[in-house]
Amino acid sequence: MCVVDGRPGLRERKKRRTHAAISDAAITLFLEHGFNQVSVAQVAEAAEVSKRTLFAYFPTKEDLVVHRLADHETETARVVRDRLPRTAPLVAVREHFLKGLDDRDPITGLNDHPQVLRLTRMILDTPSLVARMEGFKAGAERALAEALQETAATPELTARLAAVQIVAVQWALAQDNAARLAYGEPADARHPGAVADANHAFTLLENGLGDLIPQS
Amino acid sequence: MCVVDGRPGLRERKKRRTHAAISDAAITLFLEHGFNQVSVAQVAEAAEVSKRTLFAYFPTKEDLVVHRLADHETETARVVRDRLPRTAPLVAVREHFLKGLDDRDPITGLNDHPQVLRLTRMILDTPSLVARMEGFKAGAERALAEALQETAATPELTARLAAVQIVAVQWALAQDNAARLAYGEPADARHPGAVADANHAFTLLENGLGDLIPQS
DNA sequence: AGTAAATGTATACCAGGTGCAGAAATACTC
DNA sequence: GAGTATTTCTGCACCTGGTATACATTTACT
Repeated sequence: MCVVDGRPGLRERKKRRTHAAISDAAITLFLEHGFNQVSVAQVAEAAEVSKRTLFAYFPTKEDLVVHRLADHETETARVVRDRLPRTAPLVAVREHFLKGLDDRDPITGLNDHPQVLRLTRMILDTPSLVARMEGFKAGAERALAEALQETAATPELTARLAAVQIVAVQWALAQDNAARLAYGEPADARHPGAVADANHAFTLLENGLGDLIPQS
Repeated sequence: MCVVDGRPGLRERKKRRTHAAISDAAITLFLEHGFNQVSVAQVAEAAEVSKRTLFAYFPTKEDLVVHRLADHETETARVVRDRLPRTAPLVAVREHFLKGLDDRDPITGLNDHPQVLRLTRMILDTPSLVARMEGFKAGAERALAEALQETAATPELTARLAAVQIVAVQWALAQDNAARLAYGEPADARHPGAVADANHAFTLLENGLGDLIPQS
């Protein structure tokens, strides 16, 4: 057939539609009945696709859920790479996280749209999905370590140490917010506290734990 | 039968023996052929036990390997709880880690006994086992956060933030050591570097990442 | 010795995931 | 516009981790 610019291509478009159809069917069923209560066969049937085809698009059942978060794996690393000149990496990361809070970015745990809320709860209640999230965390650590090493002239070990600390802290903040929202607190009510906590956390990251001096 | 002090009990002893027999058979087979190349049925057969019994002792295949590391999950938390009076938690943890290096404690990644080395390599090469290790990490974070909150009069969020940073750093140090030893470096040769790296890491933890100021 | 409770076994079963051979759809060529 | 090569999809059989059930065996207690 005559095609002016063959960018999309029928095959490619169909692939994307199938991908979306499977993912949507999966999310719908999982949210309705729970991740472990729905089999991949049921998802395949709902998406009008064979089981074999489903696994051609998503290598594991968990990927049906977590593939949407794959982009975030390298997000912090990108923030460090794309930061303004003469800006400390940690400052760039802090500002990006605060902006995420303002935008109610789901990755900060501060989005209380019912769909997001239910999805978050489902993930947190499903061990195999939590494990996958931990995997993303590890990926984010690696990516950030590389970015720090390349753009901030940081020795390898120092870059790795800084990366694991930064990622761990962001994760902890997000989990705390998500837990509070899952408990029923509205995002707007939580926002000031989330900002204060984030600032506290990043200041701790900057100044270290040395101030925590005990008596006993 | 006449038993003076029924502490062990025949049943208990037999249980322990079976537990050990299964675990040993599993490790032996896994080290020889690889984790994914050996089925639980083969392990059960080698241990002269039914598959059902195996799963009565170990809830998942991965537990056959990682159950030995379960104790370490709360190790850092214990160190903080049992620290000497008027000692900062971080100082206690640092000294404990350095002692672990001196003792070639496998958890520091600085043990190069062939068995340990092969086991480490196998775990790192098996995604499902790595995922379980990440799970232990999360458990260690929770336990340490509790210990910090209870014994160091630290607010909840601060305790959690400090815990995730400390655990993440220890983990990174151990992984770095393990990687170098897996690459062929002897533990004794690595020891001075490991000590220096650990001190650098804990100092970073104490003083924060604020010194890492970029120019660009 | 005899009985209750715990433990082990055999069998069948479910679900996630893969290999394979062939059918169907798409892209390319004349 | 027909014909062919290449992907892609499908159905099927199969393997493995893990569980349910029902029954046999062993240990502990009196």
